Amino acid sequence: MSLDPVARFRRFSRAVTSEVGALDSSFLGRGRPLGAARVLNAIGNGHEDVGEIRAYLGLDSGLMSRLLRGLEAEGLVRTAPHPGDARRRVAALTDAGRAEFSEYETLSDARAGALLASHPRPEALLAAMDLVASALGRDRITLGQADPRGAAARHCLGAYYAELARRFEQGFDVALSRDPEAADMCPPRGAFLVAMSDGLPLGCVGLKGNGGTQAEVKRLWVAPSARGLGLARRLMEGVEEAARALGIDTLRLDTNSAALPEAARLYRAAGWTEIPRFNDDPYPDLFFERRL
Amino acid sequence: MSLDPVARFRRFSRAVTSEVGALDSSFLGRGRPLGAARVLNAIGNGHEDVGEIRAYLGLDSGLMSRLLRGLEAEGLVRTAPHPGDARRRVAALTDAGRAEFSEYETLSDARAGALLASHPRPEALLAAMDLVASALGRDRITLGQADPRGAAARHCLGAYYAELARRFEQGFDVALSRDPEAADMCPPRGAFLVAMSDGLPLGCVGLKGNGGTQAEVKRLWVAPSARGLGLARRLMEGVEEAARALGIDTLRLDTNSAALPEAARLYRAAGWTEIPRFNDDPYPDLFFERRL
DNA sequence: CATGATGTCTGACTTAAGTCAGATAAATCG
DNA sequence: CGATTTATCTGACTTAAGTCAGACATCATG
Repeated sequence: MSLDPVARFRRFSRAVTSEVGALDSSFLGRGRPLGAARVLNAIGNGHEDVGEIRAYLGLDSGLMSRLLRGLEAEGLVRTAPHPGDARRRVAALTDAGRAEFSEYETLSDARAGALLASHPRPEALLAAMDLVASALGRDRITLGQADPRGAAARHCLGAYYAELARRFEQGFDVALSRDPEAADMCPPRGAFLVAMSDGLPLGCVGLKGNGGTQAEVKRLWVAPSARGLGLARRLMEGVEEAARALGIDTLRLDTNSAALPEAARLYRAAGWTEIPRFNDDPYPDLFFERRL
Repeated sequence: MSLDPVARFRRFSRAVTSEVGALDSSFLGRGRPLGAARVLNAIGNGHEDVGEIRAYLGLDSGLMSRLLRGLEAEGLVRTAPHPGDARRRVAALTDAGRAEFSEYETLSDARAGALLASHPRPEALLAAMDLVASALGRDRITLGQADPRGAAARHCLGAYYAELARRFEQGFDVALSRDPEAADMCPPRGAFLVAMSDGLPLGCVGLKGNGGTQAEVKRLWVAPSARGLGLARRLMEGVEEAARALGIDTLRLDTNSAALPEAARLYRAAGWTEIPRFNDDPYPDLFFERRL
């Protein structure tokens, strides 16, 4: 009944190859070779360090240098030595460069917008794209500390609360749970980690400290499109490392066995030991501890 | 809460671009430029006519000619004049060419297999890929007559029956419905149309004739991943055209208002008029007619 | 059968992309 | 400090890809 998975994969490949090709040729419409356009877009997207851009685009250093020179000759880019390390260089867009960059943005936005607008279920299409992108880019997911009040963190936390509200039969009210103060999840007391993939937040975890050697792990969440890729485990390893760096030697956490069964399994598999209840929150019924 | 759709689209773009790039470079590992590899693969995938390959790959005639010559020099391809039109040429793989082609197949199968095997929900990933591929390739979906007993038709009909079984509360048994004989859905009595996208069947419709000027439309089905793209309408237009070509002037069909509400909407919108019951099948409760 | 259209081929180009071997300057480390 | 490593730059290449004009044979049509 179901068709050969590899045939389906191939069809997908062909479809996106020609889409990517179409986008590339629309980029060529601006009269600049693709290589140069890619560098310009990388800079516009916030990559500054020349070496970083090279790694991101996979370019040879000679080629990179020439492309940059061409963009400088066009007056779109300015380069300068890196403030802290004069071997390196950083690139920035000039006003003309920013204008040109936004033309490229307009081109790809128009493509994206047209495709999404013409689809009967844009949200389903986007969800499918997220899933595919996470599967393809799983080893390009990076973990980093972030401000728990920043945009990426707020997105994760919002999705986390929404999911809890769905999973708990009686709903979920942040106010009822002891919502950790943001300051307790920032250095030097604690930390907040966000997993990012190409600018999109895919997961988070918070470490709520009190200045002492004990801290609590809170708000572990992974985006539905990225589940099963081992991201929760990476986040937990990351938060343990952050705790060690802060001089913390004991971690605790709480969870709910019925609403979040996969979480309890993860903690047990990662070597956490169950302990008696240590708070009076209404939601959790399972409590864990781990010594570092 | 939900992130900028365009940012999500871009992330998808970047992920597949680098995946496509990785596949391309793995193809380069066989010591042949990509262009030549693409031509070899096109021939291996059943494209024979040189002009057709050129259109499929979007190549200039000069370039195409040179690439073919290179493959001939390698002993992988043999070309010959087209039997019916000596201006055209057809290309075929030699034994060595077939061996080389299957090496390429192995490479891309391995990539696809590794990705699917490493994913926690391969079926969900494939479904997402199907959805994206259909959305991207909507104007590359082609309609064509097919044998209702062939592989593509059987796949569609199997999915169709399975879906009916899910939608009808009491299930669905093909034997209870008047399953049209395959011969009635083949020329000269009738027709069977299949919508294909890059080798994958995405929808079908049957025209069951009896040798007279009246015929019945049966088995209209569209793959879930391709719904909303106007494919059902195209199939209905195609079946009407096929009917006209067979000298048929009146079409009838039956459907079920509760289990298949979108079908009834489609027929009404396409100008069909409701008529009294004309058979005693247990499943349908709505009957339509249309004069051509 | 003459005419124009079609499909392929050839040769002469251009451009983009990428490679490689140094040169240079700054940072790092013992 | 001197030796080594790192990051970028330059010049001299190669290769792939694509363009263009014209040649040639064949087909379709009046």
